[in-house]
Amino acid sequence: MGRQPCCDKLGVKKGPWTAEEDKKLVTFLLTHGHCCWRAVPKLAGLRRCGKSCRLRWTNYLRPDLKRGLLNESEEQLVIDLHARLGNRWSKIAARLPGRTDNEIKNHWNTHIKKKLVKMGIDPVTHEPLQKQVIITNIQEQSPNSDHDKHQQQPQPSSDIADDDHHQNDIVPENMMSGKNSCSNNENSSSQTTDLTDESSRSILQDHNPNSSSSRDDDGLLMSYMWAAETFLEDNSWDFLAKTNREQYGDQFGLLLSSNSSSSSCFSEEKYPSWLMDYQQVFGDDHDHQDLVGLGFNFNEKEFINGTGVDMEAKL
DNA sequence: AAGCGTACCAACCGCTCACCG
DNA sequence: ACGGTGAGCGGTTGGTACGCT
Repeated sequence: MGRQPCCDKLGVKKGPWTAEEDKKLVTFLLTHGHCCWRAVPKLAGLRRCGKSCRLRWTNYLRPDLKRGLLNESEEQLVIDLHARLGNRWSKIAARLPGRTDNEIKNHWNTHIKKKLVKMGIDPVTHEPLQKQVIITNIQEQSPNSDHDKHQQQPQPSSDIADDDHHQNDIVPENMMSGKNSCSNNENSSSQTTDLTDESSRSILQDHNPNSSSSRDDDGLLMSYMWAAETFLEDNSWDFLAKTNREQYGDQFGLLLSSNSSSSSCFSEEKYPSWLMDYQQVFGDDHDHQDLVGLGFNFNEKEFINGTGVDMEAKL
């Protein structure tokens, strides 16, 4: 017996989401939370599969999302975490408040990878590329070695990758000690010959333990992240169903503040005004922040009216 | 202005994991 | 212990925007 499809393929819409669909989904989730994703599209009046709804919400509509490109500190952190965790985007994303795994994955593939290559660092192994050539040559001389497997992907140390109860272990040693990670990158700086790109130079500088330019930023970011981590990891965004503001409200206030500060990156061409308004509501108005603790103390009617969605007609 | 190539990112697909009966 | 189900994750694809010729 084969596996059931995640949704009824017939009559299920695919492709880009329309503003109308977004409104429906947001309004529904903010009002009811989600019990099970499979039921969400039906209840919200959407012709989408539950999986698609979940993805849309997590990657785009969630109120605690930051917008815009990753800044240098975040980028650096992604590099460090990737060196330790490999392509475990969700784990990496869990340590960058307001960023999604998809966003980080895309940013890695489109920006960071290239920068690292340009810097002479293998983005897969985080080893200097020249060193890789030597290793490859050695391996060719001893074909029985299984070392090559380990070269393909940075091996997450088991205590890191598989045990979230030891999250402190994940902190790159050098971060905890105030140094930067990717120890081998120290070598890379002397080996890298093509550093024409300004941003590459900047990252390279960050990797240099003698450079203090980004260390303070990282330290701040890290301390902020560790403070918020428990919340981010354990409660992710089940917050919709939670009612205890004491437990979640303050942390969210923090996250939301960072949203509003990054709102200058928003472009209304890209993000419809109703969505920006809704993000603004979360970011600026403390009364409305109860919304995210979801005591639903917010003025629901006002919100719904703001989106122009007729909930009564729908539900 | 048109055609082409490239970059970017939202969304999909299929697999794995966790949970429950 | 086992099978079914839903959720989550990571890889991949496809559409769009943009720059160059």
